[in-house]
This record gives sequence, structure tokens and C-alpha cells, in this order.
Amino acid sequence: MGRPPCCDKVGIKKGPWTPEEDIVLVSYIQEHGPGNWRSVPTNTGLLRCSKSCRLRWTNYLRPGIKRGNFTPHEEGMIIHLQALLGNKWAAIASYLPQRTDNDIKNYWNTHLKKKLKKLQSAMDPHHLPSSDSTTTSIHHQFVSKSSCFKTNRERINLDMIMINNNNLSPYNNSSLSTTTYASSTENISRLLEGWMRSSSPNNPEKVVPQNNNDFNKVSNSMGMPTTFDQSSYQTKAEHDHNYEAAWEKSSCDSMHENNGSDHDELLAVVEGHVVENKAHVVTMQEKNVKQRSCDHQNSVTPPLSFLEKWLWDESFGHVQEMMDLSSMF
DNA sequence: AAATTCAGCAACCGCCGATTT
DNA sequence: TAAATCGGCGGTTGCTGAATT
Repeated sequence: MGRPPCCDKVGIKKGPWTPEEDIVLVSYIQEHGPGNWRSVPTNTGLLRCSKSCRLRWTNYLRPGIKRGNFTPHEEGMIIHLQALLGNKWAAIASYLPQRTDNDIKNYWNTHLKKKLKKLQSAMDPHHLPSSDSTTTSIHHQFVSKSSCFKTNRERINLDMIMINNNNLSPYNNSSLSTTTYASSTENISRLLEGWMRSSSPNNPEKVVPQNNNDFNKVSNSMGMPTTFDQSSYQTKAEHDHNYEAAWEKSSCDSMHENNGSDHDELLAVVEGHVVENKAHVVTMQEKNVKQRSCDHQNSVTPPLSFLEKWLWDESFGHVQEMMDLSSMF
């Protein structure tokens, strides 16, 4: 016989998570840490399957997740890594701190695919679009050294590097110390605010805080930072803009990000790409060395591989190429 | 102003390798 | 060793708000 099932399939709730459920889940994880998902529904009383709990945590509630617009730098990274790795969203996400694989996947499907198709048709007007051609074509057009990865073996080599470099990811288990869980209350805070915004009397199931004080009460009961005063904004756009600003300001991760979208700003970001990424990798290595030294004394993080350096350098070159082309639109 | 279409994204589904009993 | 679930991943769906007609 195998293991007993993680949860009873009968009476499992589906659909969007409510703030109440989120609070229960976050509270539990703050106390016990992520993992052992099969015990979460039982121990919390949540009418969700363990998979749903894990997904909610990893894609939304986990600390350090950045939401909102992707920077040109992030865009370039995704395009390049997708060309190299294919639709390995988890692997790509490991190179983009603060972004979830789901977010990257969504962004690729809704934004970048179209963008690249546009570019592709501009570069090759006679090309007949097809579902699989985009990636292949982009691969040829933007990865000038793609011959380096023509064989499966070489692709596996890169995967090995990716696996190795997962140690650099803030998302791997070793670097998620329990002290960081507190910041997930910010996610809850944000969620509650968005939920209030979208709540309507037509949905009687939701227990909507009636005013900002109620919201703050809920937040304070969670020990949340209530850094955003939503009462003074006239329009939704103004509200959203200021909320995003407050959110960005209160973000737990201080890694430098540039949200500018105009061309000059974009190029500036791209030009700083290599340095920034190398600096980031070094920082993450330092973090991991510190973390590991707690877990396993005297362990050493491997240095940057030649191939990884190549990846960054290539990324810089191709992204700049992309930017030159994108100025056509 | 109402109806329709489009776009974005959270969450579900199904598959697969790892793990447990 | 076999059988069953877990955990993780990528593909897809369906809901909601925005944009367009």
C-alpha cells in the first residue's frame, strides 16, 4: 500500500481564494514554514487541497514576490532565456528574482509572444506565422551563438548550470529563512486592499470591511504594515498608481529595479544589464554562502561558470539588438 | 449607454519523477 | 518491489475589467 491521500476529495473548495483563507494559510506557514503540504488542509481546516495551498503560497503569498509591470531588463531576460531554454518557466524564473514562473508564463503568453511576432514579421515580411515558428525563429534571430546549444547534450549542460545556479535563487528552500515569512503579511495587506476595491454588494459571500479603519484593523491584527492611505484618492487610476508606489516602497526586497518604460530609460537599463546581473549573482552568492554557513559550515558556493558569463553577455547583446528593433514600433 | 470583444491573470488540470509505505 | 500519493511543472481555462463598437 502507498501513502494515505493528502485530503478528502469530497467538499474541496475551488476558485479564487478569499482573504480569510489567505490569512489562515499565511499564519500557518509563518508558524510551521512551507512544505508538508498534505498536512496543511487538515491542520488549518481549509477546504482546499494541498496542491491548491502550495500554488497559492508559491504564486501569490510567498514573500518577496514582485507584481506589476515587467521592466525592460526583465523582458530581455525572459526573451533570451526562453530562446535558450524553451518553455522552462521554472528555470527561467530562477534567474528572475521576485517573479513567479506563473507570472513569467502569463507575461510571455500575453505580451512577449505578440511583441516578438511583430518583430519577426517586420524582419521577415514573407514569413508565414505558425504556432511553433515564433520561438524557433526568435531563437535563430536573437541567439547568434545558438550553435553552442544545438545538441541535447549541450542543452543538458546548460540545465546543469541552471540547476547549479538554483543555489543562487532566492526561491530555493535553503535561502528562505523563517524570518522572512513575516513579510508575506504585506502580500496579504495588498490583497485585502485589492479585494476591498473589487468587492461589491452583489457578492454576499464576502465580508467586506466597510472603511479604511476596518481594513487597518484587519491589517493590524495580522501585524501588517499599513503604509498606504487609500482614503484620499479621487480616481481609481490615481488610487492604483499611489497604491503601486506604496507597494513598491514597502517591498521587502531592496534589489534595484527600474520601472521606466521609455526607450532611453530602457536602454539605460539594458546597458547596465551585465553589471547589474553580475552584481546580483555575486550578492546572491554571498547570501547563500551566509545561509549555507549556518546550515553547513565551511561549504563554498561555486564560482560563476564561463557559460553563465556568456549567458549574461549574450543577453546584453541580444537585448540591445531587440531594443534597436523595437524602436521601429 | 448598452452590447460585444479583447486582454490579463489567478487558478485548475493532467502529467511525471520522487517519495513513502 | 509494487502501489499509491506527493510535489512540481507546463498547458490551459474561465472570470473580470477595460476597450471598442
